[in-house]
Amino acid sequence: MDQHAIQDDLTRQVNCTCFNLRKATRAVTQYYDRMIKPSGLRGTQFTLLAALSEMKAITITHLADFLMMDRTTLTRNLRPLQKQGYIERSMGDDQRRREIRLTPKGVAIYQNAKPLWEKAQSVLITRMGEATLKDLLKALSETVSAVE
Amino acid sequence: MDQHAIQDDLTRQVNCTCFNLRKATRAVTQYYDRMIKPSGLRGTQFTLLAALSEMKAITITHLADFLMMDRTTLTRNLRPLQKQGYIERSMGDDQRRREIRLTPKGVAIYQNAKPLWEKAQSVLITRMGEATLKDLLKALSETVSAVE
DNA sequence: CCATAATACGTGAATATACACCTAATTGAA
DNA sequence: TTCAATTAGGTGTATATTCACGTATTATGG
Repeated sequence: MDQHAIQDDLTRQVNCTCFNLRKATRAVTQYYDRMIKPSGLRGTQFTLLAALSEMKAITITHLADFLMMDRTTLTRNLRPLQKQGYIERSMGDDQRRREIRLTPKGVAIYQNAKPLWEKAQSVLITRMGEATLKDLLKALSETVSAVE
Repeated sequence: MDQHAIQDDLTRQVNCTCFNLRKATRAVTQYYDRMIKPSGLRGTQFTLLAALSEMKAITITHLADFLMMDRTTLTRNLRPLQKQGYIERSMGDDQRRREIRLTPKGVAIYQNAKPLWEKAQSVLITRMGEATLKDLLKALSETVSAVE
């Protein structure tokens, strides 16, 4: 390959949707994790507790659908939360279903972490601007639609 | 909490930058992985080979800086590539440095996978539109700046 | 020259992700 | 009613990610 072809490769690679998304996600995840760390939670764990706090009880499959997450990923992400006693599982009427809900301890830590998440979110919005956030969410939504 | 507060929580949570970024990254990563799978590579592995194909030899730390990736993450991501014989490592002049470069086998699989990546990229751009891609990359860039 | 700081890198431990495959319970059609 | 298809869920295996910590090498100031 000559230099022009190499340069073309580099340019295209730098614009790779997957690479850029992963890069941004790494940076933003680290930011949220730092901000929420005093609560003892990860950003991803906060997301799960927040979702569960909006619902009485829900099955793994339904929660995975709601969060657009692979079911088996969710199963494993719930493990640390169960180990810490933040959630509990029980059989549903249908013996195939496992219902998940927050424990009082889980509600407490969620309430404890919420201000930290609020702060993380508001600081980020201040820094990037509301317009950019709006653009980002719109672009992300359209991107997800494009790969489905 | 009353119903209004719950609704507020849900609305804010749904707009969480971290959650939405992670969600989109999951979807896009799965898409690229599906498209590139015939080559035997993951999308992330293709990215590493592509970066290495642009350079003669590079240290772990420098490559991690270039890709804006944690150094220890990169160390571990390089392992499967080395196990497959796609890259090789050698001591630099400075005995602390380990230099990484593509092997001929690595060049070959990269060339083999490149059309698959090109296809994945072009199909995605067709579906989402060039304007949306441009918006996405701009928003991602501004977001990364905001958390640094 | 030598002690110390800085640099380069690896490992342990934990979470995050997902595909392929398996089991158990329920449903539904012959 | 019975048995095959569907549904709900877990496990094995592999990669991806990062923080805290440790080791080895080089650079540097006194």
